Amino acid sequence: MSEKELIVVIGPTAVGKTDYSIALAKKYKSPIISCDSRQIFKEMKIGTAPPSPEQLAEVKHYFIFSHSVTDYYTAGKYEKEALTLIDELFKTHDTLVVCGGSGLYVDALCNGLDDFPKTDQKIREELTSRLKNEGIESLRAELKLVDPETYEVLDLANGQRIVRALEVYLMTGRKFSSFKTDSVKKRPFKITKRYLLRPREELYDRINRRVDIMLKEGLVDEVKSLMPYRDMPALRTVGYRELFDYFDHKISMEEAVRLIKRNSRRYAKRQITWWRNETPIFDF
RNA sequence: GGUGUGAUAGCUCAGUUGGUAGAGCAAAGGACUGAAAAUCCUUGUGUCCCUGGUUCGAUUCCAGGUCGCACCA
Repeated sequence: MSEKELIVVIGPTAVGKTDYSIALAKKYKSPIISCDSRQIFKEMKIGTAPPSPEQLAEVKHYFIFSHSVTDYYTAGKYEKEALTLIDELFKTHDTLVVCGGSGLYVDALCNGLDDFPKTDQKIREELTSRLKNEGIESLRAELKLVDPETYEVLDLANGQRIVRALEVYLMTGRKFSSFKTDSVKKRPFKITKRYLLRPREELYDRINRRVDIMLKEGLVDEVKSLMPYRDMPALRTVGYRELFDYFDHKISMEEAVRLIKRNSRRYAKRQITWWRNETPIFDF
């Protein structure tokens, strides 16, 4: 029996992962398992730069348009669902292609998350409103009291992290730190990463041009249709929030477009930081 | 051609009564365990147009040059 291999294509937004993955999938007669926290939503078809209808017809894709923005999707759910799918697909394939843009999701799939409890939306909402009303210092003090270990290592300027740590404690009565193991879960298949990268200037140019294309394809209408769901985590996304601000008359269309381009560039930069220890492939 | 005005960070500009300079925007680096396209932290990047002069010291003052802009011919 030959060893099963998962080829994980990673790289910043607009680098060209989609085209590369499709070529790879054809070569190995594999479907594509998407690992992207936003292309997963069926209501977001333009602003997330998913594969085109033609590409979707060419190669079977999983986790593209498979969930709804009305759901609270998470990295933990993805790890579980993707592993189940992969186990099933390896029964008929030796090589599978993953196309990943979300660093945390890629890590969840490849290395596994520790067994933290999944989020309780009610507790999260309470903590988030406390953060807003009482200020970060109040939550910080509480964390120091209930979980000094986490308090020592956490980024205490990051409200979202403090909320999460407290949320875990409130849900389980156990410290956030007690769930962390730093261990990597062993997967029953070989994992090979392909980190696609381009010179910064070229990448930024592709990002800027792609935003213009999205606008021509009807991004503004798409965002307008999603106004009812704007408070869902799925819609806290580059390309959508800026246009919500435009619809609120907070900024002009020109400014919204400028910010979408800038924020996409910054997103790409964060992805590059996430993968900075990977070996990049420039020639692909 | 003449007169005036400008030339400082990638861009737009401020400033230095002479002691090698700082805002905004853009950008760079980093963190990351169920919100992750999220969230958070750090950083000023410079032949102050060129060449002389004055001066202990010139990006700043003076002269000439170059380029831009405006007006007059």
